[in-house]
Amino acid sequence: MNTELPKTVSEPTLKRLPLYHHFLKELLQREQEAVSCTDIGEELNLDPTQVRKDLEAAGISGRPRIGYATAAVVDGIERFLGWKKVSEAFLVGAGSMGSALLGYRKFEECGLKIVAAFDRDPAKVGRKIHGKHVLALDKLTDLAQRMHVLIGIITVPAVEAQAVADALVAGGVRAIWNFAPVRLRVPEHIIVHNEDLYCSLASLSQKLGQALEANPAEPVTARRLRTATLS
Amino acid sequence: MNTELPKTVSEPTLKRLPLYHHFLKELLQREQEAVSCTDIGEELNLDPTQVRKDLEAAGISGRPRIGYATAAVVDGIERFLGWKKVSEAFLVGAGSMGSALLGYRKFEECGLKIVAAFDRDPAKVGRKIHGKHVLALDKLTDLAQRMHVLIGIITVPAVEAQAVADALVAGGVRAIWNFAPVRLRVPEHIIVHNEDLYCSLASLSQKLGQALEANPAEPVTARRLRTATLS
DNA sequence: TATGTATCGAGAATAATATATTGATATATA
DNA sequence: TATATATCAATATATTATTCTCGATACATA
Ligand SMILES: NC(=O)c1ccc[n+]([C@@H]2O[C@H](COP(=O)([O-])OP(=O)(O)OC[C@H]3O[C@@H](n4cnc5c(N)ncnc54)[C@H](O)[C@@H]3O)[C@@H](O)[C@H]2O)c1
Ligand SMILES: NC(=O)c1ccc[n+]([C@@H]2O[C@H](COP(=O)([O-])OP(=O)(O)OC[C@H]3O[C@@H](n4cnc5c(N)ncnc54)[C@H](O)[C@@H]3O)[C@@H](O)[C@H]2O)c1
Repeated sequence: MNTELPKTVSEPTLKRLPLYHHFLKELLQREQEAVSCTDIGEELNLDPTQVRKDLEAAGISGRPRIGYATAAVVDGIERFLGWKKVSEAFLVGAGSMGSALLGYRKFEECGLKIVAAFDRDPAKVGRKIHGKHVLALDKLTDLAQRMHVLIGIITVPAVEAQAVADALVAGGVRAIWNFAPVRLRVPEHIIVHNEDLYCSLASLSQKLGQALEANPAEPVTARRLRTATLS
Repeated sequence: MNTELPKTVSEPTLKRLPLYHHFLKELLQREQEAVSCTDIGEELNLDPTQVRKDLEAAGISGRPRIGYATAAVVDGIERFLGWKKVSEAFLVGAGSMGSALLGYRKFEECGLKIVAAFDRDPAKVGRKIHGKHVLALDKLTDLAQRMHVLIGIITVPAVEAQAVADALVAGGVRAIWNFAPVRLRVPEHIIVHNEDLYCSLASLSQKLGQALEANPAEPVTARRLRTATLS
């Protein structure tokens, strides 16, 4: 197994790795100990070579004629993606989106533990949502510093997002997961991921529009199945 | 203005267009009637040529030395992305994620109108969430057919997602926006977009891990600002 | 033991995407 | 009117991502 990991891995690869992980966990439960790129590719509708390249990028190698050891791949992906060591996160904005995220278990499997929420609304402060305390906004920066929290999740209205980002950065947060439809301005070294749900919707509706134009009333009779492609 | 639109537009382009749209709407409010690719590129931290190419792909053209007419670009993007004609959608799974989406106004600006929600839980059926009726699951297929609803949004637990997708397809839905962490199997002609929040998280944590390894205690003093890059 | 085959691994070829270059054009200004 | 300049448009190049090719390897089977 190659322990020399390449410095940078492409974004598409990074987004496919969790997919492999998810599928392989299933296989593990079925006690399938080995798996080939072909298997994975067929399940996820991807080129086998692509799968192999992605695994290689994550520093995982297999054996000819055998394939990969399922458990080793699962382990390797988790290690590569940093899911082994749990990172603590603060969530700011305990509204409807924020509450949904607070209750989502899968994040913990991926090494993300939301330890507290913050909100400006006094009615929410002091309450618990999905077992997590909602704290007053003015404690954010100080607590982040003292607890060495490295990840901030922003689920406040768009106009508030920049101020929240500033507070998070002041608290020493190193990565921000932003759900507000705004481009944040942050120092160079801060990692920001924008989760623009409406941008994602954009491509859906554009494609739907085109499909409808090409074929306004597709019959429901076409029944050939395939696995849906990547987002 | 070029009315001959190219058949296919790249996914990255499709995801950048809403960003331009968002920025240009702001400019419109400030009554800035013209804008250059350079301006847009600076705001969003993108190459001006890239911006021009994207606008060209959407069938929008400008004038040398002047730039683009702000209103025309906004209009062009909306038309190209199919935001002008509103599409009706059903949401299935009125849990925490589903409720958040039901209450999100921005989707309507993008031509997506969620007209009803469906849930299996009798305690939820009959109630209203964010002004939208929650209906019984067994009405889904039939209603979708009769109302000619073309978009389905899936926010049920992973194990239920495939069954829901089948029901939506049977109801004549043409596009599915899937929030469950599963690859759906659907007929060829159905458009599926997977919104894998945890895959997105994966790349965030991987990058954070790398950044920490490279520089475990980055000083908070580095203050050079930049606009955050794309998701 | 010899042969066949499924698979990985490495590298080449292709395709997609992003960036750079150059020329054309419309406006401002001398 | 002539010149300078900012900008779009079209083309060319560079970069990145995906797919293909082929040789090496390990197991299965005759
Ligand atoms: N609801 C969705 O489906 C959805 C989808 C995509 C993106 N978003 C984005 O997520 C963000 C939140 O959306 P939502 O629907 O949860 O809104 P919401 O109104 O339900 O919640 C916002 C919460 O943030 C709190 N808040 C406001 N200003 C704050 C501040 N300065 N500091 C701390 N807390 C503050 C409010 O008290 C409220 O609890 C918005 O930017 C929205 O655009 C929402
Ligand atoms: N909560 C999050 O932050 C989050 C984030 C990303 C993805 N997701 C995914 O979204 C989905 C929903 O998550 P959630 O947190 O809202 O869960 P939830 O349990 O809050 O909601 C699920 C809802 O679906 C309903 N339901 C279950 N089976 C159904 C069926 N067959 N037909 C119709 N309704 C059915 C339930 O009654 C419930 O109301 C899950 O697949 C989850 O993985 C959630």
